Amino acid sequence: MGHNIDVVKKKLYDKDYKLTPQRRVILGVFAKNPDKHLSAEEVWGIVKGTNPEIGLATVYRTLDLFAELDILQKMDFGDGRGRYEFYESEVHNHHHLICLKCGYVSEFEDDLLETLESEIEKKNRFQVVDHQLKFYGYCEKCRQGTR
Amino acid sequence: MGHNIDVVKKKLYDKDYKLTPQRRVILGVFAKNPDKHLSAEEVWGIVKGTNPEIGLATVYRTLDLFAELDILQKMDFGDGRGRYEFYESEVHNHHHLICLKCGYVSEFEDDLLETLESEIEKKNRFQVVDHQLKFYGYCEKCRQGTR
DNA sequence: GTATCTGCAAACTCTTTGCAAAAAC
DNA sequence: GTTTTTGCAAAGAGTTTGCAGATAC
Repeated sequence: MGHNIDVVKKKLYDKDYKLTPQRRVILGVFAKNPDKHLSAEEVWGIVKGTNPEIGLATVYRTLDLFAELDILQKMDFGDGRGRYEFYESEVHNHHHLICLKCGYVSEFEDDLLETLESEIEKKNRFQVVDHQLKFYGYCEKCRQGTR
Repeated sequence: MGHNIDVVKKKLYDKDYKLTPQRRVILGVFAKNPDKHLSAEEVWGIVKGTNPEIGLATVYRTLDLFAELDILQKMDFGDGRGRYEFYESEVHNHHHLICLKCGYVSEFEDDLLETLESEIEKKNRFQVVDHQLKFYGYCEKCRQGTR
């Protein structure tokens, strides 16, 4: 997996950051919600259940830090807020399906884009380091009118 | 092409919207900047050259309206502001290369994703209506240190 | 003429920042 | 002890909204 507590600790300590209780709690939120794409406000909402003293600014700062250290990956689904999930080095082959009705985000795997990247590097003289692929449409529940 | 003035007029009038001078001017900005991906503030900056009386709120409202009518397409490159370009029905096969250093956005064409979409519909029971593909990396100028 | 549209300023949402107190090592 | 981190409140960026006056048809 790559995102257990010791790996996180190492990533932090390597750059002289500390593993504070707040950071531990925020990390726990993602561990307990592995398939969600949480915004700062959502993380804060969950955190406040057990730790009401933690401030929203701390959540923002922690998410920023974790993204910088490749512990989390920041994403943008065009709804005006940043969203986060555990960083996966295989994120290249992990894309998002975004429901236009209920906003639910699911994932799917594919490695089709590898070939496309090398083509771009040649044709467009552009060095690709990452990509993002999103599909917009309607999830099963919304198509059935259940959501 | 599909985005000449008469087509725009029809799209507006069909829904009882008017083609006001302000809307005409904003449309003109896109006509004169066909390969750019302008933000509201950027459009306003250009508009103010000839029409300093036009307010930023009008620009926002017009861009919103044009996006709703498929005259423009709203995009999000993750820099915290909406960006717009002429809507193309072939937008499906038109993707973006975003330079991580200078922010320059270029485009490239590809229709590889058609097959992927039908695969998703089957595998994930998700009805795809649109997609967005972005590649992040370094443009030629930034790789040479010219930018 | 009347419904739509505009410009302005104020409000709103999400995010960042300054600062003094608290905590980590 | 010193440096990092936190919580709070205030500031910031981008966008939206309410409203009275102006404009398109």
